[in-house]
Amino acid sequence: MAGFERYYKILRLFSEEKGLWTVAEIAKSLNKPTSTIYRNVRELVAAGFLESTVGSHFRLGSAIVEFDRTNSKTDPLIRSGLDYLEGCAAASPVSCSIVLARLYGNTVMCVADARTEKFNRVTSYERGRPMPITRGATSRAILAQLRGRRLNRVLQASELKGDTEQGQFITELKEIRSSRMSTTRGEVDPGLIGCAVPVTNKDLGIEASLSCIFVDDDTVSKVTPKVFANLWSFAKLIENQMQSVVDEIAATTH
Amino acid sequence: MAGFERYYKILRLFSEEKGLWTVAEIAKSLNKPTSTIYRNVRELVAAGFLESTVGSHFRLGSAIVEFDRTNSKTDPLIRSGLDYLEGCAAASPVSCSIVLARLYGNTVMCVADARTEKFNRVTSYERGRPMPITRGATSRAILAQLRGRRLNRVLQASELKGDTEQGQFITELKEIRSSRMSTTRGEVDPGLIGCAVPVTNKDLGIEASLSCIFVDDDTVSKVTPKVFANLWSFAKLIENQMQSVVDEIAATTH
DNA sequence: TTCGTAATTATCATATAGTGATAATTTGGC
DNA sequence: GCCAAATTATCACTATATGATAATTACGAA
Repeated sequence: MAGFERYYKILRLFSEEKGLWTVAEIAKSLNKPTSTIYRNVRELVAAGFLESTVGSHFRLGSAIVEFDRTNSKTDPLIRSGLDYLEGCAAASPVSCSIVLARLYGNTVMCVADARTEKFNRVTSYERGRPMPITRGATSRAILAQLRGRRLNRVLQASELKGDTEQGQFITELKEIRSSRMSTTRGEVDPGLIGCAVPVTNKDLGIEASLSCIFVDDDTVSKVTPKVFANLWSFAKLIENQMQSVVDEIAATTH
Repeated sequence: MAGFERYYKILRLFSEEKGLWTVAEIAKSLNKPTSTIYRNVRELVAAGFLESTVGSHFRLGSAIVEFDRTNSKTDPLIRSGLDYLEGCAAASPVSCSIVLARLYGNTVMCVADARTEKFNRVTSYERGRPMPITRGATSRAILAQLRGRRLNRVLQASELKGDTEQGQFITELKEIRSSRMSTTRGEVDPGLIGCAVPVTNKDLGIEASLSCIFVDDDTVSKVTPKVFANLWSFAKLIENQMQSVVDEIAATTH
């Protein structure tokens, strides 16, 4: 184990399911002596990435909250989301959750969201939660923007095994690409519909999507066109704002 | 430079003011050769803590968002905040921002917040933003819980120089400690009042405060008692929920 | 409070892995 | 398809992480 990886592997152990670890547990899990782990944990505590707590346990530290703020203030996609998502939810023709998600490694992750006041369903696309890339409108609207070896790499890492299955999926993606819209019913959360449109900025290397998630009832066929109209208009706003960031950078560099 | 520190120093360069860095800039800032920084940056990119973007710049990466979610799901204080802060704002007798803040090194940092719908003032206590520890009701309600060398260490690092100044401040803190309430007017943000009450859990080593920040007008003297009543009742709820976490841990350990 | 166990830190010889100057390669803008 | 800048690879040299062990500290139970 070397470099940043050794710290990263420790941090990665802390999860929603198991948020508390003792040094002994970490050492056992990583096959390392406790003396080494003590040293590494101490460094992470000093930096605020870990904190010690009751019963000689450790948990994630508040430095993460601080970095999350800096990231939210400086990431063009998140900034756009914070500026527009409330408005997008307010303008939505249906009570819903609005999700701004992006490609994150071989997963898709929501980085900003908003919901109408009345919408109280639990949804899988929570901010910061990596989701499988082949399921749901949110993910497909992102995947549809990828091509060539980039797409292949992601698909290889996915749950889609076999060329036939992947071939059929790629055909679906092409349709999404040309229509700029993706819809799935109950594929991620039962009883919920997802509608998503792509959000891109080539210069920034951002492949993202803007989604509207709402309850699947008999008004769906009537409301869906309005949902997409709303998503398209806000996707455009978000893309424009991201482009203005690119222009700023270009101005600073010269 | 050694251990986690070398990565930490790189990450720390990324701020709200300067969120984009080239390898050359980092190398210059840290007095290191570019070849070394390239290697370190590559590791951070591989882990998702940094991302490359336009113009050979780098910015903070989305792994931070993922860790922030895990932290929010597992930190007892933040969890309590997410569960109760909306309700606290809704029950507030005045349009306001509700802030749950904690001690973070030698600073105070908001880790969760909520605001009433109409309250649209910009406030300094944003989630994830470290604030100086000697100013504002939010900070003082936390400081008032500290004693002995713990308090001294924090005060030494503060802007309060000189024993007289510190002595006077400590007297103030004692009053806050006994009354369990702290109020400041315009000390952090002009035209705004802050009311704060302590939130503690000894077992978890958490020193925090719950604050209500609202506009300073001529209704203040009438509304303040109700503000504190509201804060105290929710502080109690939050403390109870944190204690239940301690009990859970104790149950698991035995 | 004292005791005793577990948790944490310190020590140090050894081996490993980071360093940095340089060269090779890739990338991206005219 | 060219050139300059960005990025990666190479490698001898050290600095530093490692891990077994010992020393210290913290903490819960009598």
